[in-house]
Amino acid sequence: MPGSLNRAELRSWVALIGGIRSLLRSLDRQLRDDHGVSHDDYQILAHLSRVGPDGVRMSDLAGGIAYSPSRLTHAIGRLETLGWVVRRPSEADRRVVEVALTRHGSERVARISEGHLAHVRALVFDELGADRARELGDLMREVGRAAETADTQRAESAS
Amino acid sequence: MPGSLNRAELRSWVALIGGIRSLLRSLDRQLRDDHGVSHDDYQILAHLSRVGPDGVRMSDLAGGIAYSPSRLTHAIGRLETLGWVVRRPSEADRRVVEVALTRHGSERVARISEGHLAHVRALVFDELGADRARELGDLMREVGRAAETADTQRAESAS
DNA sequence: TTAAGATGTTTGAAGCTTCAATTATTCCCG
DNA sequence: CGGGAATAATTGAAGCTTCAAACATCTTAA
Repeated sequence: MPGSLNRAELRSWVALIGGIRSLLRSLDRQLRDDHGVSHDDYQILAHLSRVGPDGVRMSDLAGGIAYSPSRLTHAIGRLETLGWVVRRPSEADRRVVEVALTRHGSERVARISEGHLAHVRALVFDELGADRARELGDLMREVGRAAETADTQRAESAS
Repeated sequence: MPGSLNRAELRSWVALIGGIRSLLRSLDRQLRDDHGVSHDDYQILAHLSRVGPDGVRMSDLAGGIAYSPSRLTHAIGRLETLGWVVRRPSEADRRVVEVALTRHGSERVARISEGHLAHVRALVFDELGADRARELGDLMREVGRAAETADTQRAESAS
C-alpha cells in the first residue's frame, strides 16, 4: 500500500508521537502543579513576553502559536480577567485588536519561566547534550514547517 | 540564572515546541476533516489495533498513550456508544476492565490509517528522508522517557 | 461611491479534559 | 481471619476547545 509505513518507519513514528505526548504531558503537569497554569496558556504568555511591551495583533499571536482565532479570543478573555493581559483596538485598522502583557503579567511570566525552563533543561538539554538537542530542534522545526505548508494547501484546495 | 537557557538553547527550544504544535495541529486537522475523528481518539484506536483482538486493560492503555484514567474512561465510553470498542470486566481481577476493538472498529481504524499514515509519511519521512526521520524518532523517544521518569519522581516526592 | 467580498475578531453551544470524590475489589500484615 | 491500605475504574461538575455563525471593518472593482 503506497503511503503506508514499513515496520522500521512505524517504529520511528510511534517513538516520535509517543515521545511528544510524554513531553507535553510532563510540561503541562509541571506548570499546573507549580503555578496553576496550563502549558497552552503558558505558550501565550511566553509569546507575549518575547514580542515585548508593544504587544501583538490577535491574529499574529494566533498564527505564532498555532491557535484558532476563536480559541485565542476565549483564552485571552480569561487571561484578561486575571489581569495578566490587556487588549486594545488598533488605531490603524479598527478590525484588529492588539494584546500585551500587563506589568503584573510580565512578573508572573518571569517567575513561572524560571521553574519551567529548568524543567525543560533537565528533559531536553541535560538529557541529550547540546549537539543532539540542537539537532532535535532543527529536525522538528523542519517537520513543523512541512506541516504548516501542507495545512495551507489543504485549506486552499478545500475552498 | 542556573536552570535557564542561553540564547542558542532558547532558539532550539522554541523550534522544538513550535514544530511539535504545528505537527499535532496538522495531524488533528487531517483526521477531523477526512474522518471526523480527533487525533486523541485516533491514538486510542491505533493502540488497540496494535495490541490485537484480545484487548488491553484500561490502565495499561492509559499508560501506553499517556492518558489519565478519567480521560480514558470518558473517551472509551464515547467510542463504545459508537460501537467501535467493547469493554468487559476481567475474569482474573474484577477491578480491571479490558477493552478491545469491535469488528466494525477494526475496519474503521484500517480505513482511517491509510490516509493518516500517508499524511505522516509526507510530513516526516518524505520531508526528512529515512535516516534523519529515524534520528528524530530516537531523539524524541529519549526525551519522552526522561519526561516520564521526571513525572514519576515528582509524583513520588509530592506524596 | 457603493455594494460585494475579504479580513479580523467575537459569540454561544456542544463536546472534551481535568479535578476531586466515590465505588469496588484485591492485597497484606498483625 | 479481619480490617486498613493500595489499586482499578468511574462519576459529575467546572473549565477549555471546537465549530458554525455573526459582527464589524476594510478593500476593490464596476
